[in-house]
Amino acid sequence: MNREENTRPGHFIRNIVVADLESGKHQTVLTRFPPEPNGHLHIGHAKSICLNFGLAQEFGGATNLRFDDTNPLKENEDFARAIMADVSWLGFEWKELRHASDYFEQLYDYAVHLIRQGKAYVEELTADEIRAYRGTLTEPGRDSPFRDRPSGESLDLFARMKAGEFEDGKYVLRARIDMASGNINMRDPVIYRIRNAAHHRTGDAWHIYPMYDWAHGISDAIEGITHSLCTLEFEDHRPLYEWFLDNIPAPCRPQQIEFARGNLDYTVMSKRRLRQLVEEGHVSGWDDPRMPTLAGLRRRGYTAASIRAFWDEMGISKSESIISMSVLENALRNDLNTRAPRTMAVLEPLKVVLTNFPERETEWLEAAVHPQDQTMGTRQVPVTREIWIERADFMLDPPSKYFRLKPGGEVRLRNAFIIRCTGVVRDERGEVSELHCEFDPDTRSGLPGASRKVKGTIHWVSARHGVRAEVRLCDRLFSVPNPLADKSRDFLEFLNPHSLDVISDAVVEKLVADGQPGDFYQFERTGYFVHDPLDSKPGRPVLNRAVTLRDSWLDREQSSDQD
RNA sequence: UGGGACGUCGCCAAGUGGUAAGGCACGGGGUUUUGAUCCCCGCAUUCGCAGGUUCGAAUCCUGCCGUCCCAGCCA
Repeated sequence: MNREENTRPGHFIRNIVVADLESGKHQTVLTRFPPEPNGHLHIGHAKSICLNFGLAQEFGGATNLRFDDTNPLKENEDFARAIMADVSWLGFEWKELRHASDYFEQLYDYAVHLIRQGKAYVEELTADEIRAYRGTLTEPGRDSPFRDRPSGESLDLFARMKAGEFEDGKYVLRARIDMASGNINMRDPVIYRIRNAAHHRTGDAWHIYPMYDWAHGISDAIEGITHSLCTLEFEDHRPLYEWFLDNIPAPCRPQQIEFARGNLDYTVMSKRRLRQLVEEGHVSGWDDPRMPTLAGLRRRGYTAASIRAFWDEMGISKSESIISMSVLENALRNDLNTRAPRTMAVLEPLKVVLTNFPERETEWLEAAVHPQDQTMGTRQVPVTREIWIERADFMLDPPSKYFRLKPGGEVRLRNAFIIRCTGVVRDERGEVSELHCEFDPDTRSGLPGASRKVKGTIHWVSARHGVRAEVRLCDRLFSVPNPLADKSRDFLEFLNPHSLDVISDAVVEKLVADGQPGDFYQFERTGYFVHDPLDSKPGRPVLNRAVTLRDSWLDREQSSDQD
């Protein structure tokens, strides 16, 4: 049952877009998602993706995917490919695939224009000297001795920088703005630097590369972006963004609008930290299920729809937020609950012999694929004399509130019948190794006797038919004890070590009839709970856990379009 | 008196002068062959604080307080 969808209030960016459309400032909406291909996308990026693509979609507009590839030292094609795959997986289609590097020529020409206007100059102070001249947060900067270099001279030097005549760091091109500005970004920012390095797309064609501030706004203008959405830390750059567009013959005037990033509690979300986890081998890769990357979340069983719904529900604002993980988990449960085909599974098996069930016989029972959605049909579930149940669904000496199986007690086998425990077999060490139970044939699903109530209902699997599959159980994302530890220098020491132990291969018994490789499963569990080490409230059902099938199956899942 | 932003329930978040939406979390009750789902009910006399304007303020004014961002030839 979905609640009314159209009661969702707007956010300030949507309001701006609506106003621009109504006033006639724009006839359409064109946004862009501009990642730097220097790592994989994570759940935080998904917020930006959902905003940019979602907003354009809502108003019949479009979104470009643009790689901000202005720093050849950090970027590569593999990352670009991974990013494209992630955006597609999330369920969005870009109108055009662009690269800042597509505009290197135009960017260069605009820089020449700036120099001609006397609004840019070639600097030959060293990086350290530039820093010293820049002043501090509270003291104004001082003019560089090269600030008044004649434009002809700068033009010549700039051309030679481009031609590759100089080593890295020798010169830099600076915009000539205001060394006394309270906004440090306006103190003659560097817009080109020399980098004698091969670029993953332009090869060795260039020896100079534009800085972000120069490339970004102009790229927006070239593409005709109407609304350039970015995160809060770029607020200080907006005056610069506007200054650049004011001082070149820009084809149009995109508007930069900032919104707050979305953080998740206990979650490491900086690209730099995530790269460190990968490079130092703390995880198996960017798609390790403990990673908050889209690839990692996908492997944990998160659906694209749930991630979209999550950000949709969170909204857009300018206040820095740290969102409870429970909201993300709820979005997943919500999505899975409505459409996941149900199956039964046992992680830690305990054998049960149904002593009054015929040897060798197999009885096929009909079970609904989904308890609420009849249109999903039914499946056939085999029962035999020997079955597996979850070890935790039996207790020798349970507390009073225990609903499941105990000596002499009754419990319902889901989709089957009620059984009573008549005997407990122990091994040499005294541990329970097998249970003897009698089933009540009158309580089979569908028969009148089925209405008899017992407190618990548990999962089970026919020992003869069950499919043994490797499963990776991952308790939670790599986590840190407090939201800010992400920023700590020693954040590795704070990583929750428990998550390292939990990811282990376990055995799952799964019904053949249920096995649809590539499907998402809600592993139904009755009364089986896993304690979450960081969750103060034990007893939460396992539904929101990552239970993914072995890698080969998972791969098929990744290429499916069911999102 | 460096500049820029933000502060509405435990976590998000609407609200833009007319008397505090919604989601998550939490608590209580009902249905239930998943202790799930689903369904009811409850959950901010109050909007960082203090003054002021007004018939009326979370919304306007003034002053405080708190938090975040900026001194890359990163993005």
